[in-house]
Amino acid sequence: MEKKLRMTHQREIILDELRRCRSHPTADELYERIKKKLPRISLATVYRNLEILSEVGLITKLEISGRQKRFDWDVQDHDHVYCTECHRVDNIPTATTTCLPVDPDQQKGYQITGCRIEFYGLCPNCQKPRKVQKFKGDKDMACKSCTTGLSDTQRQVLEAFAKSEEACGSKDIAAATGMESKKVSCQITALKKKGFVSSPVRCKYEITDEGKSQLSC
Amino acid sequence: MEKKLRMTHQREIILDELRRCRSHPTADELYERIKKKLPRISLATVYRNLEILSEVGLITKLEISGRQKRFDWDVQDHDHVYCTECHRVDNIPTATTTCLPVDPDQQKGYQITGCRIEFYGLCPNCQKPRKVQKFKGDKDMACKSCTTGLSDTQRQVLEAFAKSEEACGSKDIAAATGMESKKVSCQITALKKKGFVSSPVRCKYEITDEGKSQLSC
DNA sequence: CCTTGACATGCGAATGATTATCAAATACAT
DNA sequence: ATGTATTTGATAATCATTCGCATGTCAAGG
Repeated sequence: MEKKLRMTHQREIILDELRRCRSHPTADELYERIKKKLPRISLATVYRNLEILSEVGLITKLEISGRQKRFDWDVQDHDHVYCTECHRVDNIPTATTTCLPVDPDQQKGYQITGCRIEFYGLCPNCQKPRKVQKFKGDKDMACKSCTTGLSDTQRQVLEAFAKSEEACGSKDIAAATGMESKKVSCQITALKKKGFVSSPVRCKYEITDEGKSQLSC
Repeated sequence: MEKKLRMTHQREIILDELRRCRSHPTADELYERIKKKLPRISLATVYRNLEILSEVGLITKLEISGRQKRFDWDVQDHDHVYCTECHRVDNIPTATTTCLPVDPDQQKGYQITGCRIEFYGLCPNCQKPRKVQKFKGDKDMACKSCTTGLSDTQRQVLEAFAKSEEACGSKDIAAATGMESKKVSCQITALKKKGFVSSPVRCKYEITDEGKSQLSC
């Protein structure tokens, strides 16, 4: 008793237009592009079809953190990063592709059908220090991160490294700062990239001179 | 130049009410409960304060997959499962707590500040077969899952196991079905719990007789 | 104890994203 | 070509959330 789908012109264009996007457009971004080819198309049609196409598995619907839905032509399994500032979304290759299975006895009775992993942070554009500006024009919470290029969390992690005599792992830092080890490891990666920590041994890190100089300002 | 917060009566009640919730209420669920104590409170006040409290880290804002925001008194790092049917949210202990750090050179320039892991599936209540009903009262897509208690994906995985001569791992099944290994491992866990597959060796699974009988109906 | 200014509140209206409704148009099997 | 189930476009409706603003409250200083 399957309801059969018809390949209408608009459905075809919608699918086609999404597929030629390298980004992850929202319904209305897509609508704007499609209007150029089909000026009479309705926004509702775009929504409807994106929904249908994702239901039948021709595209993927991304429901990222309470924001506008986005759509992805790529139905392969992959994870995403999004910018907390401008809400741009990108693909991100995860180091460990295998999922973290949950202890079966601990699933609270849920019949789990999937899992979503998403990273967040600042995209290249939004990292550019733009003076006193935080989220949505908040009064004047002067943010240290703007002056040093370090987020508060990163500073915290870096300070923990500074206190340590020898190279240590993310768990040690997590213990020292009271932060979640999940966040810590993300921060370390970022700090490493900026050259503020280095890794003398696999999985052990220490602060660099450059990192120390960051802390002194 | 910090903006100083006042602990007003309503803010106190809101915090208190959330803390005595073992669930993860939405703003308006909380509003309903709070109205009993403060009948004159405004919904906007609830929203405002939940936002502020989460900004200063006294509570956590959960932005789960495109739905209504939920709030959590527990600021410790932990992951969640949500029901795709009724949208209930629960805590879930993840087996591997360490995050999957991303290859630094592959971060696309993002300065990553965190990561969110969420599982989804059917909660105990929504697993009860309730005749022909899928999401949002969809016409009549008769769903096999209702008759057997297996989702289509689970059936697919189980069928792959049935075809295999010997015990195999989730990657083998992923390859055989073309599914994402992430999903496969979740399904296996569920199937194992139901007794349709068993694990003769760690990380290897095989179909049980009970599983075989499921496939024949 | 009265005034001031910074926060906060309550109300209703506004917004933004998404869905629902429904008559008219269209695709597709026959 | 024809019948009919599916789709469309236009518009209204919904839902969660936020905004504007007049009013209220608090803490500190005179």
